[in-house]
Amino acid sequence: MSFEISFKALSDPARREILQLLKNGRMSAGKISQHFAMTAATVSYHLKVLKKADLIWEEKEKNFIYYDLNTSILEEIMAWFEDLKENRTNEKR
Amino acid sequence: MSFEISFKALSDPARREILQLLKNGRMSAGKISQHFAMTAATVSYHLKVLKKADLIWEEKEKNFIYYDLNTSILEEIMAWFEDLKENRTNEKR
DNA sequence: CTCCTAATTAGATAACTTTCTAATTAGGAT
DNA sequence: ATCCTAATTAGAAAGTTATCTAATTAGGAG
Repeated sequence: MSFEISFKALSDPARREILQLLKNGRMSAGKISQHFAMTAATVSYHLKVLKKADLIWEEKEKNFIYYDLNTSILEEIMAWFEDLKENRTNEKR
Repeated sequence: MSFEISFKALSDPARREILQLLKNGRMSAGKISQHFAMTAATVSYHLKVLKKADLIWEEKEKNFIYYDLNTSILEEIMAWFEDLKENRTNEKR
């Protein structure tokens, strides 16, 4: 896992919106595509970036590809924020 | 506050390192610069991006400019992650 | 085996980002 | 007033990213 790749992946609004779409369960690439004005090719590119960042994973089924959130990476990123905040909270010890 | 601008600001490793430097208190632009191989002008550019994202704020004092973390924005960003993770935890309700 | 549908990959282009050097601003000290 | 130090801004070059259209891959159905 690389913070560099994860944060870069999170920096695009379309990719964050994809993560939001997956909050309530897996969704096929085509269904995800329908939520956006951009082409399926562009959505596919964003899915690849999210996959490389381990923020999502895919399951192939028939000729569909389903994507789903990988919550364990979210935990690691949150820990980074916690650390930044915590040291600050203990400021006046 | 805009998630767009905050996440973009967080996507650069130098900028995340600046935030880490500020964990234990404010620091002048020059002192921050010393921690990096890049020029002061480049560091100044990164500070501007972080400031625009409200992740840091500045205090002018004599002819120094001190930067410090703005933890309230960190809270808001963490809430975004919490939301993403939470709906997933309740999956089997 | 041919056709359809789902999705990706390739290649090009435009837009945005990072970095540098050089110039500028501004406060304080002599 | 002049000079020094701290820091920023301007402008240019190089690198990276997002997007499109067109082509390709691959599974399933007839």
